[in-house]
Amino acid sequence: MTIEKHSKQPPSSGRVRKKNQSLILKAAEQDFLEHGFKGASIKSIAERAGIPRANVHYYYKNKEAIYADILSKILALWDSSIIVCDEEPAKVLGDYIYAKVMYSKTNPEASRLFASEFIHGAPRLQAYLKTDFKTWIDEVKAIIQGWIEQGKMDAIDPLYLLFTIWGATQHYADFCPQVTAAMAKDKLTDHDFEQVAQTLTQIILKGCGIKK
Amino acid sequence: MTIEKHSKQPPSSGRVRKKNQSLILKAAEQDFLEHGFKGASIKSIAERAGIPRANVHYYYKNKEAIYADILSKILALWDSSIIVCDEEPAKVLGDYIYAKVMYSKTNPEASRLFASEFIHGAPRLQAYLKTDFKTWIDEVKAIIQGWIEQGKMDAIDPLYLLFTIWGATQHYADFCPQVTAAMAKDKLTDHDFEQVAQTLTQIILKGCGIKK
DNA sequence: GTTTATCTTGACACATGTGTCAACTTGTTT
DNA sequence: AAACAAGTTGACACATGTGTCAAGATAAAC
Repeated sequence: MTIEKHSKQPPSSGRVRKKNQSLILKAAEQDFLEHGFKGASIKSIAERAGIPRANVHYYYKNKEAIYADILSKILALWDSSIIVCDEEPAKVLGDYIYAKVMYSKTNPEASRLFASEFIHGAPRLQAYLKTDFKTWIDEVKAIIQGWIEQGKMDAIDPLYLLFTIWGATQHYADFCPQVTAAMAKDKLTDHDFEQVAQTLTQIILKGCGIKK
Repeated sequence: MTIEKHSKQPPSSGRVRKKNQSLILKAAEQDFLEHGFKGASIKSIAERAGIPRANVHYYYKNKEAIYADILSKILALWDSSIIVCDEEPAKVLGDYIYAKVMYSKTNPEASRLFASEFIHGAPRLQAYLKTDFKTWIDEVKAIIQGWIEQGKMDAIDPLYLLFTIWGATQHYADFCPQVTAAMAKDKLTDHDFEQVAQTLTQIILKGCGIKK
């Protein structure tokens, strides 16, 4: 996916530009989160951002362009939380789970937007899934497979392990209203998230037969 | 939430009625799944169902009414997969995980619609979350707490355990495009789902210190 | 301080979606 | 087969959303 700017896109410059684009993106993220891609409207985004609709069109050709810009920023962030090898499984997976839980805490909007995209069929992520994502997956699969062959953990399909970690961690961002209802709280505290990370790490490491 | 029918709602009768409502609901579910609540339109639903728009309005007052009907049916199904006590933890949790995985396989649309509702803030589920859901949660929490006190499993917060099971199982329905991309398949087979259930059960039971 | 690029905005033409109604057709009941 | 209930439909009035443009305001560069 390419980041499409308005056709009259200037070479560089911009301070006003930067400020306004940031206003638009923040407003748009909210609108996409509340109403989904199709349900969001430039009208509503402009109102949230506090600028006239025609001005939004000056910076972004259309809704697709705004969405692409937001999505590409989320993908960049997502990719950066990579498993590093050369360490023991307990350390690597523990760190990864911790990072994922903290991502749910710090970037719930990004997590939910990402989830929304998949739920609605991921029409805008096909390219990503077949390139960067697939490469990443294959690398990680090989690392985990290596651990199994070295007897460092039980024979568990690496993909199922990854899906379990993703599902369990993202749940706290994506299903937030359900989680808070179950816990009878308005909002999870920092301490809650630490507990989540610790509990999940415990279940998964022990469940995979990984010794600390 | 109440199921609102058209104001001229007849006492009973209906064969034509049943057939058409079913057509509308099926078409609407697809449209809601693709575009979210706000993004779906009665126009598009009518076209999918192959009937004129005015006819949809004859059966349902508006989009809200259609959505409420669909959601209430999903909630009824959801509630029915309940943990039964008086059994050993390994059996109860194993069965529950299996049921949840099979639900993701058999009713992916329902799972995704439910997820979509939470992601967009669950505006239409507040009542449910505070009543039926909360009651169910508190019962299950007590059962698991009991197991911990009897030394049948490790001391793990029952809620975190439930969230882990939900997140891990629903992931296969909600993030289907991501899962199939990672597995380099078009679609998961029955055998894949059996494997998922088995692996997940293994990880979670062992991870919670539950003996078979 | 004038010029030039950047930004702002109301207004217009068009597209999509909504809810209702009255006239009509089809089922159902007796 | 007559009578009434249920279902069907095109058309209308209205609401919301889109993309573009031309004229004017503001900022940047010289």
